[in-house]
Amino acid sequence: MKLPNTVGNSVYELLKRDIIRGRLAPGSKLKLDPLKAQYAASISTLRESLNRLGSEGFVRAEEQRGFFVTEVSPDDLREIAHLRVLLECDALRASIANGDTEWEGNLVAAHHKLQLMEKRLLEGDESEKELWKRYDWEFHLALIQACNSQNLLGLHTILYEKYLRYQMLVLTYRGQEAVEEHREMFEAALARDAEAAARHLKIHVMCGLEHTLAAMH
Amino acid sequence: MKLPNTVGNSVYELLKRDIIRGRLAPGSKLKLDPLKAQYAASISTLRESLNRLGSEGFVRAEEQRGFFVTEVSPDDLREIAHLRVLLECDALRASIANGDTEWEGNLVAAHHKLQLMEKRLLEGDESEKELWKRYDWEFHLALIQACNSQNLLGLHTILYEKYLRYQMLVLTYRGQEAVEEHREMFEAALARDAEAAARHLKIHVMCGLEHTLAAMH
DNA sequence: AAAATCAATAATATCTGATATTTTGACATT
DNA sequence: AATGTCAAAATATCAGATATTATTGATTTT
Repeated sequence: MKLPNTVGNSVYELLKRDIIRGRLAPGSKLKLDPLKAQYAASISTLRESLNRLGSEGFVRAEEQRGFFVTEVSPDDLREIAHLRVLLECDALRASIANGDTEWEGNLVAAHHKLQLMEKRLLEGDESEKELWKRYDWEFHLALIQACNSQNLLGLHTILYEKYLRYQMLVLTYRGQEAVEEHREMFEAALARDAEAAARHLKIHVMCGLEHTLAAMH
Repeated sequence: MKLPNTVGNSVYELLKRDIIRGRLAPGSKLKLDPLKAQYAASISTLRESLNRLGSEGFVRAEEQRGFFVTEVSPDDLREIAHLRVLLECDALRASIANGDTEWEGNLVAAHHKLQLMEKRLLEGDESEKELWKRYDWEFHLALIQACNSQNLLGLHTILYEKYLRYQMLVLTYRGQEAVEEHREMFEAALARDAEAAARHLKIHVMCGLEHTLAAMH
């Protein structure tokens, strides 16, 4: 969880963050000289980070033509949502099967924080959307944390981030519905009802997908 | 399908190949100076490739301590096999639902080539194991090619390669059983029986897993 | 002898600057 | 409008320099 000690790591994190937040627009060219100034790193270091992001699909590297922010499209979003459901439901089932008291504790805490934040958002306080997204992530992560597969958690993280980028791009969110989906997942998970939890998770992601697709017009 | 035009790409391909084939042993240190000589590339270019491989999980990058070939373990192999089943079965179902005549044609061709090669292997001609593995890959790819998700195909490729590394490390394979599993998948796919095809695929991967785990002793 | 200390060595992370090659964009020609 | 030409811009790659961090081996301490 602590990465940005080295210059390369922090440039990587910053670039990824700027892509996800939409500060670097989909499709835009990532010219090395300007980036060098923007991110205060040498070309070599920048290229290392861009190569990492290329492997993960946030950046597209085109032979001899440099780097571009990966484009967005409704189809790509559908693919990502579908994969997220596939992986996250599987991880959720495993997590519910394996989770111990520690897992339950973290889950209760994560849901509590998220739910408090959602209450404030519904009351109109949009000042902390950044924090809200972090709590959303921590809740979803807490749900699947006990799945016992580093490989699965790693893939899921990237999919979550890609999905998140689309949400950030349309800048609109769903409010009450999503709050209740979170609660239903939470309760089903605590009750160790894996099928119900997975069902609610699927609904949660799919409704988010429709909402985002609609906002993309 | 044609990548190694630039030095960086071909170093990346070579390194990955050497890791998968076990020529670079799991856990071994990837010192930059020796690599520089071995792969005839500058340190900057090498580091770019190593960063890509790090993102994909073939290499582990440790802060301030350089790069290492990712370790292997039975648990890691189990995770990878499980994920491969999850993704490849999903892709197979979608592919069977979407596949057109073109898809069928490629599938028939791929299975034919694989099956010819397997016959020769069973007769004791082990001279072309390299080619056999390519045909195996092309067959599995042909099965899921029509799944209509670049994201899914991309993730699957990496999982297949990781799984392959374990098979190469134990250097022993299954023969007749695997041949029949391939045939059953093939026939079910052509008959558009998605459930049967997925079932056989799952068996295929899981039996391969047990076989490899046993050989790891 | 085991553990701790510390200097010498090795290796990494990073940056700068140089070169060859390729792409891009402007301009001219057809 | 399509094509061809050419200079400017950008990328890919490399070598070499520096600062920082790790590793190793010798020396001292317990």
